[in-house]
Amino acid sequence: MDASAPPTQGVRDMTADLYRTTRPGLLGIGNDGETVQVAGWVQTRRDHGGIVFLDVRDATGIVQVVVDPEGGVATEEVLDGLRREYVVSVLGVVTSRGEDHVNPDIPSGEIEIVASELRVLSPADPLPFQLDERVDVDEGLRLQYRYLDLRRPTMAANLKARSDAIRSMRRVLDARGFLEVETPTLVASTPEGARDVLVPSRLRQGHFYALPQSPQLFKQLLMISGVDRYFQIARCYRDEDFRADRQIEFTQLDLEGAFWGQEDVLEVLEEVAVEVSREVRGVDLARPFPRLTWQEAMDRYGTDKPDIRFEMEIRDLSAIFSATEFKAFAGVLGGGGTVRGINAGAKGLTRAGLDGLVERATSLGAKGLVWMVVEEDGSIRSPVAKFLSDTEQEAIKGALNAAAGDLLLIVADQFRTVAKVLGTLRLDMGQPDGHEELAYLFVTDFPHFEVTDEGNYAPMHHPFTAPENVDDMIESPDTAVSQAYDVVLNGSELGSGSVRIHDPATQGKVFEVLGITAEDAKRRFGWFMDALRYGTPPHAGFAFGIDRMVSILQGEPNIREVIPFPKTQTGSDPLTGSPSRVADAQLGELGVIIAPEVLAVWAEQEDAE
RNA sequence: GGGGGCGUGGUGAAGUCUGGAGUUCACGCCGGCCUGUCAAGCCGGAGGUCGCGGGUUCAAAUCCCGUCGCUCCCGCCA
Repeated sequence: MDASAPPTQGVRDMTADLYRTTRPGLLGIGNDGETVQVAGWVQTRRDHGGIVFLDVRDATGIVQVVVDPEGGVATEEVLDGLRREYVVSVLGVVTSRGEDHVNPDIPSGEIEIVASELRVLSPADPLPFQLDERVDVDEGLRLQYRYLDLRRPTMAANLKARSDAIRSMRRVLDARGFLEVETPTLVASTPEGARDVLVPSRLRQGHFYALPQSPQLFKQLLMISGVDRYFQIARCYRDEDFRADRQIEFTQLDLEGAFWGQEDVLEVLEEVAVEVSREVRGVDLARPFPRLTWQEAMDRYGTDKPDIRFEMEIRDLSAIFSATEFKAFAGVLGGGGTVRGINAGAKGLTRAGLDGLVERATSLGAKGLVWMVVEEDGSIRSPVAKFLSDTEQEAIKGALNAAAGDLLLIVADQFRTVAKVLGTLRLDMGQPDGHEELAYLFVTDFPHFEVTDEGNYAPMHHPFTAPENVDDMIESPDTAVSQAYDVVLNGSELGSGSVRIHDPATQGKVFEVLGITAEDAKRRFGWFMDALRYGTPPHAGFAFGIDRMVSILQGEPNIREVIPFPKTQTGSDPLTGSPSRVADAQLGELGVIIAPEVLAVWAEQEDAE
């Protein structure tokens, strides 16, 4: 039965192979008088002893069905047994409710179906939790019965939003002549980056596939293959610890274009973001999106993914303390550090609340946090006030634009620490709760490398990112800038991209800076280096995190709400029981044995049970 | 690897700090009444290993230790 089929006139008897002629959500006052058949779930039953009302729900909506005993159609046995979530098919006449009985809360509220026949297609046990929105059910239970959870209107809406988002992505890219190409999900492991999800090979025992962290190298190969513009809705896998916005598997809109530079990519990204936001949220976003360089973002917001829906910007106060008597600040400045602060506004925090902020700052890596409260008379109340001259106090208030009641938070440390601490405190103190407003932002000019704990250089984006300037990159890797960029929405990194290296010599030099020997590079990426040698067009691209984007557009606090069947924080699926142990025979075929210490743990657990 | 929060009839919460009878509230479930409801209403009823294990105590949902599960964060996430 197809949703667009018109209501069939003159149906008189239900037949076993006909479930419906129309849908609850399609019915309105215009259908008054039509004989229709609908099928769906019994959402509620309001039994008045004689007359019974049923709300019948399907994916399109809800319609009220009236069963009147005078009608004499549904047997008492059938009606008595009807419970929530039974699946039924109802034959009846669409009837105007009359003004007194209209329900304005549902689209079909002006009409109801007066049932002449009712058939139970499938009974339902009492549910393990209620489907209405009045309680927050434990998420483990929701995941165990996800098929019930997804019946809830918000979850159904999230599924639809995700579908709508992906459809508009396809529409935009299709209109621009992109080719949708699939790349393998069983690929070679690359030890760079995140931990790989590994899959043992049966035909080559002791060898492993990896699931792709992204289709990065394949899409670059497609550029070399002559594909002009590529995209893919790509499932990606990274085996790192879970967060509200991170799952072991996630979905990206992956795209790449030949003969492209940064501006070409950003233009398409903007169009995609605008169209998706229009489709899902019905908003028209202002273009162009704001842009910040990485350095500006770090200076003003303390993070490379600033939430620019609110101000509370970080100010550099170092100059104020250039000759300070306050030893803590003087020491930091003498050691090449910086002193910066934010004005958190009038918070009215208690002493305990302020102490909590200090604790928070310390846990983020700061050696301390200086708080100041501006009193009504303009004086500063702070544990360190006595160490600061009047001039310094006045200068602080000036720099932070402080008014009476304002709470000022100041951190002195190396730049990265100051940025992290103040950036986080800024979010703690000011970030809006929901996602009513959408603030997209491009962050550009990322550093090419970051220094690892071991003192080596690691790529900030990935090793195939083109440097702004090759000589700079080689001579001063600490400060070299890359042609990488991010899209940020409301303080979340939606995705990142870059102009790629298309010249094997440059690629080799990047590997050199990364400390990858020519021999190593050849062994690990030789096949890719070879490909670069056969005529590679300059190219650039990007990857959008679809889960994050849809979750923010839907105002959801985590991406699990927009993933139909997500994993828990410990990587398990309560519904199917994955990951699970497998039979010894399966392991044998793969040449895999379970380590003795793991077997020992299993034995202990079994004893405990 | 580390830190925080949560775990109480089917569901959600209160009770835990300050130990004293499985107590309470809302929803659901079962039964009854009820012919115009809109998450119907009214009356009645059933339903519990207080996640699990150990300890302290005359006495543990409550205090202590361990453990499991869920969750948020730091680390990690090219």
